[in-house]
Formats: sequence, structure tokens, C-alpha cells
Amino acid sequence: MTGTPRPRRITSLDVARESGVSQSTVSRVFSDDKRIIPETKARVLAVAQELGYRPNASARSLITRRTNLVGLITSDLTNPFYPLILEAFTAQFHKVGQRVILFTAGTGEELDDLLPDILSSQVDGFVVASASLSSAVVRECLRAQTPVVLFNRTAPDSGASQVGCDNIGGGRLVADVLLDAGHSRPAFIAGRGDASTSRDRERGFVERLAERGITDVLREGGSFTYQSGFDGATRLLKHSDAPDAIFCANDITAMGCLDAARDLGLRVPQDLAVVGFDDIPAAAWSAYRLTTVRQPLGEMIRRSTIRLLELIETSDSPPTLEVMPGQLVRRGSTRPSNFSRSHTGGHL
Amino acid sequence: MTGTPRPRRITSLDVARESGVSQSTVSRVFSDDKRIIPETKARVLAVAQELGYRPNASARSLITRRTNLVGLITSDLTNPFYPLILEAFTAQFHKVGQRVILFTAGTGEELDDLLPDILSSQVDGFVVASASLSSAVVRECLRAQTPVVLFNRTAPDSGASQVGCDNIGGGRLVADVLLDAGHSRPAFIAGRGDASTSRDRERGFVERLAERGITDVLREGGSFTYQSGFDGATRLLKHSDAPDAIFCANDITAMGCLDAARDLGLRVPQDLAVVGFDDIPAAAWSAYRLTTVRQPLGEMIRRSTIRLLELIETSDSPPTLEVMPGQLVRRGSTRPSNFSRSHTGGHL
DNA sequence: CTGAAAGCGCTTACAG
DNA sequence: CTGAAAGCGCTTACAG
Repeated sequence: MTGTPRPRRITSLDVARESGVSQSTVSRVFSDDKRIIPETKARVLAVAQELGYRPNASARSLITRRTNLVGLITSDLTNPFYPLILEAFTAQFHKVGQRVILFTAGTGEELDDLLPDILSSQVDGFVVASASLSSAVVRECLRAQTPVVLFNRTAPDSGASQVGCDNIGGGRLVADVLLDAGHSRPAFIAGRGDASTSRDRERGFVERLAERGITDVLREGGSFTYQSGFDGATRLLKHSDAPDAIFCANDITAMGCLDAARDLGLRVPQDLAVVGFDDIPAAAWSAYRLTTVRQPLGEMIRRSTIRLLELIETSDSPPTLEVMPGQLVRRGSTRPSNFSRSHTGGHL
Repeated sequence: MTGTPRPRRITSLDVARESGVSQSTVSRVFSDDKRIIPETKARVLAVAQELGYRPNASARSLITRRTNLVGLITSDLTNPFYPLILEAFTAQFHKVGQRVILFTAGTGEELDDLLPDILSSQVDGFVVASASLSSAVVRECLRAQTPVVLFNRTAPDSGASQVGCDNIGGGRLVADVLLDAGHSRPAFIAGRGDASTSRDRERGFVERLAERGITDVLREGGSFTYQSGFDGATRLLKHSDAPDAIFCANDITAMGCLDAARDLGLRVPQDLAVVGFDDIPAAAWSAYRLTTVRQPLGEMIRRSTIRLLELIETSDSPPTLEVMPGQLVRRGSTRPSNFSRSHTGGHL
């Protein structure tokens, strides 16, 4: 029963013995203590390298109370928007020595079911990039003293810091681009009803349309998915009073919408204009050429990372709110401004 | 200097005092020790709940030598294949109490640059799902006693366990479907050259074509991206000796290929057949209707998870190799078998 | 500049 | 069924 269950790990004590210094010194070398003289440091590092020593993160965390782990909470990764930010966030966090633990709820699953896992994960902080995670989760994290940054979503009264895009302003931009191109029967295909982004984009859109005299806006529910865009558009377009322009809550929904229009034999943008939100790479594909509102993702992610790090260092920092403007990217799915309905030229 | 830098954490000792038991008992309650009688357990849990106690994972890991963290190494998340497996893997691992740390190299970055981070991350094991991670990383992990499962890739002589799809067999299926439909000038657009998947798919394809008398196969390099498919197809199709069928190393490449064909005014599948590999959700979109080889992802991921867990429990288990067959999924981007070249009906 | 020693918050033999 | 105690592998005052 006293065999070798696992080959014993190399610890700082092994390195200390082998290089003729104290364990404290080894520790200081690996925490980059400035007081260690170069010669000592070099010798310790050489021995460590030779023995294959790596500091034990658990032991370190136990004392420092930092795990160097951040949790990233997203919804449905089949929406290309999330892989995009996931990749950027992990790159950013790796740069500052934090590793990223992923929490995702696939389509259908409820993210709140992950709550126990999330709460016991002992990360230094969270980025909540899920559109639909309930505010309850956010509240629980904050109660547990764990800093939270909300990425492109709001959670009223949560006291969490937020970084986001001006979704209302973005919706307004879309209203203008459609009215300027001469459209008169706009429609909106929503994302999940519990998502602040969808609500805000719709609100800006409807608000601006009303300001310019259009109060009758068709609407379909949706779920930020390709299929919901396809189905929503099919219903709208088969209607006797079909819209001549559809704003979708995000790009992937708009792509489903475009495919539905194509299947019905409609010409885009002559018969129907379509606008999305996000500017994911696929929006530029020649199958879609989607006009959309680009979110300043790079900047949003950089700010979120910095903000979360600040909160981790000084946990009593008051919550902040940063909102950045989106930018309209015109492509082939909309007509140019001042387009008169009599034009019939052009091609998909 | 003796202020309250951070509100002290609730420890098992606090719970012990408050519920009138020893610290050991609290620990046993939270590690689900069967010997604790229900009354004691209930009391301890009630107090813990009230105090908001959560066991400290670092302290636990320090003793158990398990972090309950697995590393998932992927490449470029803009290829929808990776988000797909990422989501499935995190779901699987969460079920068995493991959390997932993500390592990704975005387009252009070299994954090997992450090596130091990867090695010091102290996870219980790795799933390497990156097509292009060098075998050096795998070797280093194994040297550090950390179990590794290679997902849908090989690493010769690494000694790591592998779970994958029969890429060679898949390539052969594609050769048959194209020849059966009457094509005679096939081409291949590759993925990254350092990826075993691309090489194997090409090998099966070329091998089977040769068996059926076709030895002249056009070829373009690529990188598993939409753009490389678009560019490769454009070059191939503008050639005087253009192919009448293109097999792409994966679906996203095939989608770029289809868009290039569309832009050139070609009819699919009459003028050109296109086949991909993976069967990502977008392959079924009406803009593409891509014929492809479906990988049995669910099963592959389930097996990988189980295998890695086995290796974590008993690290001296010998490496295994599991290969599962792919399945051809016919859609609109290829003609049916026995299609005679004289047919000109049908539509995209 | 370096060392001896306390302690982070748990798990787990060892007793009883 | 429960408790006292050792110890996991580090960091970090405190000395010198």
C-alpha cells in the first residue's frame, strides 16, 4: 500500500535544496522579487528548468486569494458573435496573465441552471456577455464579492459595471438609412425578449421611425438565431401587407431573413431591404452583403478587460457605465439614400 | 495598517463553530462523506447556507492534486466548427464537475506561442482540438504528466490518445459521390498544410479517384477559412481547364467556394459541384445547401470526455485510438448519382 | 539580499 | 459516526 501512487511533484523545496538556497528564495525568484540578485536568480532558474519545476498555482492562490482565473459567460455559441468576442477576450486576458473559464448555455438550455457551477468556480471576476442570463446570477456574484462586468447588456439595479454599444442609437441609424432610401413599410424581427440589446435596438428603431412619421411597424419575435430570422421573415413576407424593409436584432437573424427572401424569389435590395446588427464576418460574404451596425468590439473588449482588472485589484471601486457608438456599414442589402422607387436597375 | 483590507472569507472553521461540530465534519459534509449522519449534515448545510460558505477550491486542490480544470485547445474560432465542439465539450465537462479553460490562437497567431501559458496552467488534462498545434506542445504536456486527448487530429509518436473521424474514408466517399454523378475534372482545396485532417481527406479523395481511373486532380492550398475557399475557387474556376467539381477540406472553405462560383455566374450543381466536410449548421442554410461529410460529433465528444477522465483517474493507462466513420449528407450542391451531363433542368 | 517560520483552508489517515 | 492533528506547496511579514 506504500507504492508510488503518483511520481511526487517537484516543489520549490526540491529546487531550493538542489541550488543551495532557501525555499523562500526560490519562491521570490518565481514571483519576480526585485531584491534577489541576478546570480542567485540565474542559478535557481537553471535548476528549476532542469528539474522541470513549475510553481503550484493552488498553493499560490491559497495565500494570495487570487486564482488568476476569470469566468466568461456567454450564450449560444452558434451565434458567430460570441466566438468572435470569446476569442478576443481570451487573447486579452492571456496577455495580463489571466486564464479564461468558459460558461455557456447551448440553445435551449437555461444559463441560470449553471448558477451553482458559476458561483463555486472561484474566479477572480466575471465577464457576463450573455444576452439572456438573468440578473439573479449577477446579483449572486456581487453578493459573493466577485467583480462582474456586463458586456453589451444591462442588468438594472445590479450595481455591476457595464460596457456596451449604444443600441438605441444604432436602432435610430437603421431607421434613418431605411427611410432615406424611400422605404415606407418597415418591420422588425426581435431577438430574445429577455435581452436588453434587442429591446434597445427596437426602441431606437421605432422611436426614430415615429419621429419621422411612421408609427406602423410590423414585428416578429425571434431568438437571435438564423432559423428565427428565416421563419420570421417568411411569415412577414407571405403576409398581404408585406414589409419593404426588415431590421433584424442581429446579423445572424438577418442572414436567415435574407435566405427566406431569396427562397421567395424577392430581389434584395429592390423589393426588400434588410439590415442587421453586429457586423460579424459573415455579413460581408458575397451571399449576403449585409448592411449592418458595426459594434466597436475591439474597444469594447479592451475596456471591459481593463475595467474587470481594476475591479479585481480594488474591489470597492464604484460601478461604471461605458457606452460606445455603433457605426453603420452599408452593403448591398440596402439601397443608397434618395433611391427613388422607380429605379429598377441593379442586381443582387 | 490593521484595517479590513478585504472582508475575511467564510471558512469551514466558521461553519464548524457556528454549527457546533469540528472542522473535519464540515469538510466531510461538503465532500459528501457517507459516514456523516443526516441530522449533522442538515445542520451543517443550513449554517453554511446562512453564512454563504463555499469550499475553497485552491485549498482542496492543494491536497487532492486535482484542479477540476481541463484545458481545451482550439484554433481559429471564426471557423464555426470550433464553437460547435467548444459548446459541446463544456457541456460534457460541466456534467462531470470539470470546468473548461480555453486556449485559442486567433487567425495568424501561432498557437505554439501559448505554450508557456498552457504548460503552467495546472489543469487535470487537455483536449487538443486544434488542427495546427505542433506536436511539440503535446509532447511537453505528456512529459509534465498531464493527460492529453487529441480530438480529430493526429500527432505521430506522441503517445497521446486520439479520438477522430475517418478522414481518409470520408475523402473516399466524396470521390465516389462526384464520380457517380458524372464528374470528370475534380479539384481539391486544402486546409492548412500542417493539419492531418486536411492531408487525410485529400489522401482518401485522391486515392479513390485514382482507383476509378482519375489521376489528374487540380489542387489549391488553403487555410480552413471562408476566404481561402473563395480565393482558391476563383483561381480554379478562372482557369482554362476549370474543374467541374470541387472538394473542400472543410465546410467553411466550401462556403467561400460556393460564393465564388455564384459571383462568377456558375450554376450549382449543373456547372459545378461542391462538397465540404464537417456538416456545420450553416451547411444546411438555403444559401448553400452544401453536400458534405458529417462527422459524428456528439459521439466523438462523448468518447473524448470519457477517455480524458479515465486518463486523469489512472494516468498510466496506455494510449488508445478511436476512429469513427463520417456520413455523407447529400444536399443541393451536388447532382444525384447517375446524372447525365445532358440534363440541364433544376435550379440552385 | 536571504532565511526561518507562520499560515492560507482544506483533506485524510489515525484514533476512539 | 466524529474529532485532533498533520500536511498539501506556496507567500510574506519579520529578522538579520
